[in-house]
Amino acid sequence: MIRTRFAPSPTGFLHIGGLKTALFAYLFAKKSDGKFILRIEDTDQNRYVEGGMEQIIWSLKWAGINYDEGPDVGGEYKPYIQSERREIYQKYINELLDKGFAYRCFCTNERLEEMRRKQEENKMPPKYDKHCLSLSKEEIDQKVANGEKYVIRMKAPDNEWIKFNDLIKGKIEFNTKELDDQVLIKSDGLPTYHFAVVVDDHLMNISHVIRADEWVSSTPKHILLYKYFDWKEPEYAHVPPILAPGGKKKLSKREGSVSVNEFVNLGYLPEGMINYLVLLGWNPGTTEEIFTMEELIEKFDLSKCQKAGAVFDIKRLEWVNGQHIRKMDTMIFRTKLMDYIIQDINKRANNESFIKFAIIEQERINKLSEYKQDFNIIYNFDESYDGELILNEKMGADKVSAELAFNESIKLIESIDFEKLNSEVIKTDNSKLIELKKSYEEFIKNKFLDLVKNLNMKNGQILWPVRYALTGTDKSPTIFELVWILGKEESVRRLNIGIKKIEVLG
RNA sequence: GGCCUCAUCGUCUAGUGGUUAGGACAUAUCCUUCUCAAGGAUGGAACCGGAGUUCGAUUCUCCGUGGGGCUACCA
Repeated sequence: MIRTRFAPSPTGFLHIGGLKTALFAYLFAKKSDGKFILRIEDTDQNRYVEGGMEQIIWSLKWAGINYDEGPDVGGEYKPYIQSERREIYQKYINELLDKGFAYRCFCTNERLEEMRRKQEENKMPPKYDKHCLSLSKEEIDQKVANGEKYVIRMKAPDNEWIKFNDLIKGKIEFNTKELDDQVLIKSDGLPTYHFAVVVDDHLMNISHVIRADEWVSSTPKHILLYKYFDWKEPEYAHVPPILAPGGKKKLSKREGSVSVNEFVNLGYLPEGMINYLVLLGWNPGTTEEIFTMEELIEKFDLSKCQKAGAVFDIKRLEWVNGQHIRKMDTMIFRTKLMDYIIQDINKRANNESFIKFAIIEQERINKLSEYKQDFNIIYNFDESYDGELILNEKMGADKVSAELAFNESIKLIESIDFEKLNSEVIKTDNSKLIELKKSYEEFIKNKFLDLVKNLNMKNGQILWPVRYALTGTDKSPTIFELVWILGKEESVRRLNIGIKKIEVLG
């Protein structure tokens, strides 16, 4: 049974680099019908952030990465929060102490700092000098009895090669002489990452440790621990980081958005986010690029993962997200848009009108937050625009053509049976809404084009002034869409405003 | 500094001991057009450098260079 885990520290919002790592571990497990586990690594009391765990859980759920076991869902290997596993680590550190693979160290911070300072002076690598390794049993017992604080360190062998085969990076080897006598248990009695991760991964039966790239260097320590315990080592796969644009620095807060919830606020969809992230380091071996989570589970493969870090490119994210918006079911999109803009919904955006709005936006925007401009045009119309802009030399639209355009358009719009049109929108099945929209767009379009033709004018002479009067701006959906959604009364009202504006122009 | 590791268009990447080095985003141009998007078409754009192996290296080896990681009683 394949079992992978995501083991974040609850130090705040989930970073998209963390999401990427979680995703890779999730996809790998699910591909082989394995289990994916969430474990919270909160052994550092100093970095504890209130609500950090909830943030992580929320973000994973938003992304659609569902874990089979975890702090809030339980599981047969519980608890899944390391601070609740104190006694377990205590038991296993005693085993190491008994076997002689670990020892107590009573060195003070001052001594350690002094030691490192000297090492640096002499251009020596900073490593613990094993000062406390030579303590006799009596000395140790005496110090413990005196209540002296101590940590427990692992004993690193002198000159042994530790080799492992990383599923992404390939063969990696280290010599143990480079290894420090790593602290396993801190003076507060809690384990360090290195100890807790090995004990928990073993106890939780993790078969594949898929984690961030930064852990490569400490993997030999972990492997050593497995050897000391005589446990079976897991397979390892280290996922490359996401880098900030420009320089080859790791993506960080200074470079813009990094936390999952920021992307949620910007209106990216989980489908788009996941799809973009998986492409940052993995490819299917074909030219396909847009995938659902189900497809990813089927196709994902660690052997097709990139070894190097990938630069974050928001433009590409936007494109991927836009692709998902466009292929989404109209009703699902509408619901998502509605949820996103709930604070903006006003009484003008009634049900039938909002259905139309969502259909129009689905083919125009790349992320939910882009709804705003069109929304304001339609529901928060600003009458105070500059009337001069109705006229447009380039379009051939002058005062005469604009006046003609407005008067004729009003007649045209009044001839349309909007009641029938609107009732059909409500009645129509979601899957056919886009078709319906296209047919009405076509219908209204033909009326306007006929008008232009009959007046013997150019499109721009008539259509530019009308679109401008309808929107008060130079960027908007097409006139046909606007008339469709605004309806008779509002369209005519806006055209009349336009008439007043050009009347006063010289 | 030491150790580990990585390196193909601006970006994400495919690929091979001999290819016109492929795709996507971005960019440019064009089409569509009432504007902005969206959509369609086309173009420009890359094998980090130096040795070696070889008939031939982007590909294999070594050495540089550059990037990243680790070097904590943080994870």
